[in-house]
Amino acid sequence: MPDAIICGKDDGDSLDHCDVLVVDPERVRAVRERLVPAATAERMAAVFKVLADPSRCRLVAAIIEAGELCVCDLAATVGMSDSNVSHHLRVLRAHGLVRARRAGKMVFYSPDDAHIRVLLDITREHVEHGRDGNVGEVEAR
Amino acid sequence: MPDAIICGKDDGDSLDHCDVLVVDPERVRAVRERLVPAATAERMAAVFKVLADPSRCRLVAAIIEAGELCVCDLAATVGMSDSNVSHHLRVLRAHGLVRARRAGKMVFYSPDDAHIRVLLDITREHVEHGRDGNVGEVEAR
DNA sequence: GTATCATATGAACGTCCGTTCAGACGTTCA
DNA sequence: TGAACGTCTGAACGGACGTTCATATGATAC
Repeated sequence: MPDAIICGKDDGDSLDHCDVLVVDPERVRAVRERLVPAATAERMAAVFKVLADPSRCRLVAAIIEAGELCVCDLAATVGMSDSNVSHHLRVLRAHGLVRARRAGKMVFYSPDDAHIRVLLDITREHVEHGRDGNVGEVEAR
Repeated sequence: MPDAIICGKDDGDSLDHCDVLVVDPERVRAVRERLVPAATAERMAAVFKVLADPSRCRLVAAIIEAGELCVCDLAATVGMSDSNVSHHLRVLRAHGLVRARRAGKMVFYSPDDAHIRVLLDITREHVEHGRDGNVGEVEAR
């Protein structure tokens, strides 16, 4: 998709057709320049999406906690089927969150990125003694 | 869903029916005790899910960058429709990431949590000069 | 070789979610 | 009051995603 078009020059009194109603065009331009690029945001969202699943959160946490764990033990730890765990591990590995080491017929997984541990820690602290808010409904005020 | 059942006592030579094949039951038990609870993982995943969208990532980043911004200026900044931005802001507000302040007929949004800024910073650094990995395909090795 | 185990893969189902469109709500100004 | 504006809401469409089941691959033991 094209990268957002602002047609209104400065003060928007000419509202013929393709205009975007802007209150403070000055600030908008300033923020847009310093804003994270769309491509970067896409990759950031991709990382968050990997962790946006309770099963994968626990899997990563378990791997970090254990240092190294095979698939079946991971499945037993988090209480999932081996197949399901394998699917998730594939995603985690594809995004460089975990690493795989083969030993005989079993495969051991270990953490592959220091950043992830920090992300999990901060978020855990956030949801534990931060007011995480009512997920279900909005207090629209 | 029930919280994962491990039926095999210790050494698993009795594989009659409901057993979970475990290689190292000792370690599994140890990790399970220290592992993040399922409920906590669910809330963590919920936070990640909020950020697991490029549009919301940019919206939050823009709000942090600007300090405070109204809906239409936000829409112009990230290049989205006002309606779409409003939908996303509803989600962000419901999870306590941003706060709303009404001024006349327009509503200004500002960041509402210090943790989020850290999450964004770490993740941005991660995807920028960290090897973010090939998202599309897995190097199955 | 066959059998068994550990892991990986593919298809299929149901569900969730982001976007768009049309319209409603609330506020300001004449 | 009525119009114009900023924002919000609801329905609906299309696509992405997590789980399950069945099956395939790869490796070890007999």
